[in-house]
Amino acid sequence: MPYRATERTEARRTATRERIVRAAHELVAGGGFGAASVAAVAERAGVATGSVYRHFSSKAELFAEVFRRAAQREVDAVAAAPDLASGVETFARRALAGRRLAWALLAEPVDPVVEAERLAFRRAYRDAFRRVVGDELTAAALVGAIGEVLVGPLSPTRPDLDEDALVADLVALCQRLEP
Amino acid sequence: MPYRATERTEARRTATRERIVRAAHELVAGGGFGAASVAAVAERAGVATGSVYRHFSSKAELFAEVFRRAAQREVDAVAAAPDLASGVETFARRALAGRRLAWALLAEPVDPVVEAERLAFRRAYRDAFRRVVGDELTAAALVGAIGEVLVGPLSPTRPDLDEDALVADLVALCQRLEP
DNA sequence: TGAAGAGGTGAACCATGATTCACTTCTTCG
DNA sequence: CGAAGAAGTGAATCATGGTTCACCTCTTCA
Repeated sequence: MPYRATERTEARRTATRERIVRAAHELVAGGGFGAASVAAVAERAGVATGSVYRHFSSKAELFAEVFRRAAQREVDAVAAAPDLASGVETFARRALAGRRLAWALLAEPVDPVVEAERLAFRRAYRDAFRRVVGDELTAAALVGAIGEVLVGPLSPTRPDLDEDALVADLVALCQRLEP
Repeated sequence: MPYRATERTEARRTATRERIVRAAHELVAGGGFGAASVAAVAERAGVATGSVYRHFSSKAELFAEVFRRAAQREVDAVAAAPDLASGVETFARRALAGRRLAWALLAEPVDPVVEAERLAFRRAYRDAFRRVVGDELTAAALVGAIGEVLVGPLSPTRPDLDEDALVADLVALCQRLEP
């Protein structure tokens, strides 16, 4: 048997895969999913377009993974918050710090396969909030309310936006939702 | 001058245009924007694909108009409500009655040109709610909260859904948001 | 070294669906 | 009627961008 995968080979393979995922993530964070064609991802990762398909069976699968990872990071941050106020604040601050990414995760039109990830993502947020506020419907409303408030100021980037004031208002508003 | 547009001709032209818009609306209401190709619209309207382009310079423009009209109807209904509770109830009942259309208006991935109409649509809702609750941010949060709560139960159609209970809960929840 | 298996390449391919356009049909009115 | 101007037709065209694949290079190990 003249060939068998070795640790080093395996590591290299993983590294390339990782480079592709990271390149895709960066493109999404910079310009949303729309700016991330397979060709662009490959170029940024320093591989040929065809190579992307050595690691992912389709574009949708690649971006589903990108979405999943980015979303997980956000949800983890929110889930670690001890109470509603800090959860809302975490959500908002992170979204405002990476607006394009937030928009991509919350609202950008995407392929159905990726949309499925988004559903899971929102559900995860809901669950995180439900642990704090108890009620399912309230948790869903929180996710919607925060998203809408943030995506509004998000899309047409306003440099004159007072983030601290916005966050404070948003927290106050969300606290009113608590049953 | 051997030819000049006459009233009857004009009316016929308008009628055809109207048939096209209506056909497009029906397709959207039945299966979202995704189900509405130009060919499908033309067939349903009883004209050739090319004829669609005698009335609209592009698919996006046609669907922008379809969106605008449908959205206007929804916003008008909500804006006519005398107080927050009835506004929320109107919003919810109408969405639940035409789920596919509500999904298309609220959440379906669409072309950027149509997305612009959606922004205007949400702004219109915000304005309608602001007239009742006063605060801008609260109004935005209401739109987001209602949308999220409705699009959740919306997408995987649950036949066992108790609409009255859902609407009652949603109204109660939204009233907590009032400053 | 060399056979075998795996990763890498990128130009060609293909699917989808909007858009065009040469042509036909209808309307108007001198 | 018949010339002129519109509206209507639908098959052909085009644009986009994901996907494939024949070929190449690299790695492993007898």
